[in-house]
Amino acid sequence: MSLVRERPPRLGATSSERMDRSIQTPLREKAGAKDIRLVAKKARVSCSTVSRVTNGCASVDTRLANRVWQAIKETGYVPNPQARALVSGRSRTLGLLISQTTNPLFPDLVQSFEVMVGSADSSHDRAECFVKRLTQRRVEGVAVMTFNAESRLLEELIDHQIPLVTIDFRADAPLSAVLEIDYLGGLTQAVQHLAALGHRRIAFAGGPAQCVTSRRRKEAFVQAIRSSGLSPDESPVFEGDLTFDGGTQAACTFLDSPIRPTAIICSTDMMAFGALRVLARQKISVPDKMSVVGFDDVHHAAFATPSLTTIRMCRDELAKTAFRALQSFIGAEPKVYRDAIRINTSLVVRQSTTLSPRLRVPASRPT
Amino acid sequence: MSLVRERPPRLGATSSERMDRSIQTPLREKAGAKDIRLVAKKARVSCSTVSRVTNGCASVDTRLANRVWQAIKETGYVPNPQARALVSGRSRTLGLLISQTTNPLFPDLVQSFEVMVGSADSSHDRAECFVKRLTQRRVEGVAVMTFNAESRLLEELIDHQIPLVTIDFRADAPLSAVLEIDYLGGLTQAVQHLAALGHRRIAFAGGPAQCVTSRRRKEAFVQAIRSSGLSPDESPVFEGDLTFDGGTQAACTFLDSPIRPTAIICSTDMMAFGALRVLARQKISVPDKMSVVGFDDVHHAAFATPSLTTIRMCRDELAKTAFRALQSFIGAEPKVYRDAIRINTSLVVRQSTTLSPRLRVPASRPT
DNA sequence: TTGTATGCGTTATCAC
DNA sequence: GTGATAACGCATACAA
Repeated sequence: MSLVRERPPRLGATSSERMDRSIQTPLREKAGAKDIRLVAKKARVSCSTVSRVTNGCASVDTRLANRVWQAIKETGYVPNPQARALVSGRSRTLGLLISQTTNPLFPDLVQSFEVMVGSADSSHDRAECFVKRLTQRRVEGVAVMTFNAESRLLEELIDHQIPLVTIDFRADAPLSAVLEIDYLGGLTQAVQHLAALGHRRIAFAGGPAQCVTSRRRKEAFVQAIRSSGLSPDESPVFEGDLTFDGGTQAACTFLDSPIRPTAIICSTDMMAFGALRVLARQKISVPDKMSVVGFDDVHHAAFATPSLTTIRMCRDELAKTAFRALQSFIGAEPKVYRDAIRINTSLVVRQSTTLSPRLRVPASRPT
Repeated sequence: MSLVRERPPRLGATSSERMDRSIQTPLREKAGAKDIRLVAKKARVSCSTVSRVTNGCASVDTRLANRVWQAIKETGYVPNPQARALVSGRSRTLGLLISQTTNPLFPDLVQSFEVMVGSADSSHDRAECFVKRLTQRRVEGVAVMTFNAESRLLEELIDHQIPLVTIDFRADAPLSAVLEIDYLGGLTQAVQHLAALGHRRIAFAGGPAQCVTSRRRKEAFVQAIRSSGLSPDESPVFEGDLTFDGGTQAACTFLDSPIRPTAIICSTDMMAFGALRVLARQKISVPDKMSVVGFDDVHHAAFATPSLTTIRMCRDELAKTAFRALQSFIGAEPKVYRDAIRINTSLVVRQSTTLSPRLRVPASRPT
């Protein structure tokens, strides 16, 4: 006995008084326990079997399984996620990092998984703090749904081998995937739409060059102009920021230029709203005197006046795809997913675009 | 021995082979464990002490505590929330139920608590499902931040004695609080603002009467009109729904009426956007020919053209207050909080309101 | 004040 | 296929 008592944790239980205590206290018989044991007792099986049933283990006798389900129904038993997480090491929780302007409600995606939401672009400190909490909570994956993600911010997640899905930008991590948005598709549609309406001078209000997303959108614009047979020389590009103010600045610049464009494509809907403001101030009616195209199709685009023709990047698809990718990562062996996942974009035509004024000058141009 | 082996769960451990196993496997020495034991060992104290330190228990010797903090720093130890939750029965998670149109990002509020977000008004089934998950996850409180909550939906939460904070509507539950929004304050400001600008006929675009919030807003409007010395008879009230379409319908109705109002106050910003659309279509310039006031101050209100004068209900304050209330509930004994918590509203003047046209007819009214 | 031992509710591992 | 039991990581009643 002395040998035994030297160290080990549980064997000391053989001492008599402890034995007594553990016998005198049934303990298990707590009032509204509703735990796995209660179900097991009611179904006359072991806890293991109940666990197997709730986890859909195939190798359970059908009759037993039925008994278990019955007992579960009777008791109203619901597995305790905390205990499950503790013993299995699986939190069944995903992280979601978004930028404030994005609508983060992707309830469809949260089926068997919960989601922790955090905003990125308010304060960097807070974002960092959020990332810390994500790892603490042992999330099984994080969807980084922001367009200005910094890889530095994600280091912590990468260190913990947490699967990552990013947009436009590849995280240097095993178990990560990129959603590569096909900006060219939507922008080509937009340019061709405008060209078909007779626009020749189409301006582009872009974002800061150091932002991957801005860069991509701008490059896609230039390419779309080329492939549509328009001249890049007649397609001025403004470089500001992606906000409302960026839009007002861009619009002012274009209006001040010697030869005004007849249409403006903006890098974001917010910029487009800024442009609309400036145009209204200067009594330049949209779309009659100037066509405006946005980008993102945010919720309000349809409700602005005039409603905004814009390039939709289906956030629903984006989110669904991101979370699908995360799910596929879970339990997978570390391996970089080389192929990016493509997300389409497409033009949504509303009221902010119409025929170029040039084609609508009434009598000046005889048939 | 036979007596012992008859039933009891753990005493069987005295049988030799098990002893052997448990001795041969130290188990505790796992690689990157980083658990409380590692810290305890490093600080040369017991797990209990570490636990006490991390939980800020006062009765710990300062020297020991320092050793523990030191060890925590060295090991990078972070308590496992799952285990903590399991043993303490506290999930440290709050629920947040919102309607889709609301911006749900309240990152400030989530300090030591996590938040599960769910949307209510898309599909009732989904909301119900979300509520179920909330109870499963054993959230310690739910902020029901939607204006169309049904008490039926909350039954499950109430049954589980989960603290609740609601808006405008009192849940029939112990441990619940109501945020009562002072609609009258903001609406009085709005009416007086318009009255001061010379408006006499002020219309109100309201929502469905069966919705508590719509009702309150309408009643507050009527009262504000009275207390401002205007005549309710000259203040037509339209009853539609709180959406964009509701706003267009209201505007059409008002424009068709024999004596048009010169200003419209809408029950929501979305309605106001709908009204703006109709007014633009009919070439009635806002604010010159018609002033428009919204309600809520949603994000886009400042970015619409013209920017929307609206009654702000500070969502930040709303959320902070709600979560503060929840925190105060936690651990409190069941007790109905009778006094509602007041939330102020206030007018934000922007570009969609100006002098009544009546006062601006140039020469018709000599000084 | 500090340490010991037990339990939280579940899954995983092994015998059977 | 099924059951007994250890382990998950922590907090806490109780003993010291």
